[in-house]
Amino acid sequence: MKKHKSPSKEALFAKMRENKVKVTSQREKIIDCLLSTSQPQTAEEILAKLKKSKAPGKCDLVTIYRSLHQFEKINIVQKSFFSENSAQYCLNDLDDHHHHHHFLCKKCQKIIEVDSCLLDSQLKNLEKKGFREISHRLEFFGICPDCAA
Amino acid sequence: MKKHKSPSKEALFAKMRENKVKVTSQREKIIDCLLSTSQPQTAEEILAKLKKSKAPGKCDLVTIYRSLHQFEKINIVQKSFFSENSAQYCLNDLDDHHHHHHFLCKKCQKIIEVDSCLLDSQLKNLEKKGFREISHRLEFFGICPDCAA
DNA sequence: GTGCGTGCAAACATTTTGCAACTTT
DNA sequence: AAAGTTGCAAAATGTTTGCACGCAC
Repeated sequence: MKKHKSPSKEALFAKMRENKVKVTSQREKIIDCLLSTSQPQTAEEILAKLKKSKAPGKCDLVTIYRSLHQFEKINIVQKSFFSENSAQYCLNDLDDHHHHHHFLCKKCQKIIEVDSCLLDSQLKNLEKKGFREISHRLEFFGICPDCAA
Repeated sequence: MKKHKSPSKEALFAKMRENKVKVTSQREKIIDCLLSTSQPQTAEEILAKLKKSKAPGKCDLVTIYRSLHQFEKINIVQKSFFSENSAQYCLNDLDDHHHHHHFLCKKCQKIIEVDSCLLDSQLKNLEKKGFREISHRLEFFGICPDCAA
């Protein structure tokens, strides 16, 4: 399992400013929320957390969608599609651009990061066959070690 | 690249009856539609094709959703999530239960089947770590050999 | 001050549900 | 006849857009 090192808030802000994405109080709170867990979260979940926080301030669901979309464009968040109905978002490592993959436990619903380096050989294989600019989406489902025990 | 052998209509009907899923004229047409191409299709696309066919009969979009859902439950179709907004469906091989993976070309939008056996080592790895009943979803994006040439 | 960001309301798209009538087995 | 399926209308869900106001740079 890969240990996912959370980027620092300052590094994230720097990347935002670099890309002319403004740092607002709402966006800071969204980022806090993303930093607070390694679990990918839906826009609704983020909203719920913000509302429960000490200083909720004002933040609309729409703002969350728009911010996440911006964050995704500048590559600081990753969108995934575990729950079939709604997209989930989590922070990307800033340094290595390898996005990570997840494992969703059917029992405890926990989401666990998975080291995906074994896919590299498959990607090389596709390259050899003439495919180019390959990206991918990989998600696992099943029962996690804790629940299996 | 794996050659995907289409199951026969009769085999599909048999599996449906086996599972108490009734064979109706609407469902036969939906299956014809799925058989007509190896490309995963959305419910809307299937509806459009049905309406254009020689003997359109009557079939509502709702019926297509419901049928696909049934088909998915008895494992004769596979749901995928290439287009971020809507699910796409395609027939499964009936014999080997290995579902297949796809590659979506960013240029020509063609969807190509990909042999996924290289993932097996990763799955074994997860098994070793205590994960159980693992299933997965894997999709590739990029430029296909034809377009790259 | 400019341009990007925000909240609100409303639109949109996809998928699901309730129900009475109808078909397959 | 029983069980499952259909069409229609309506609802639910997740996400996007338009617009006037507001804030970061």
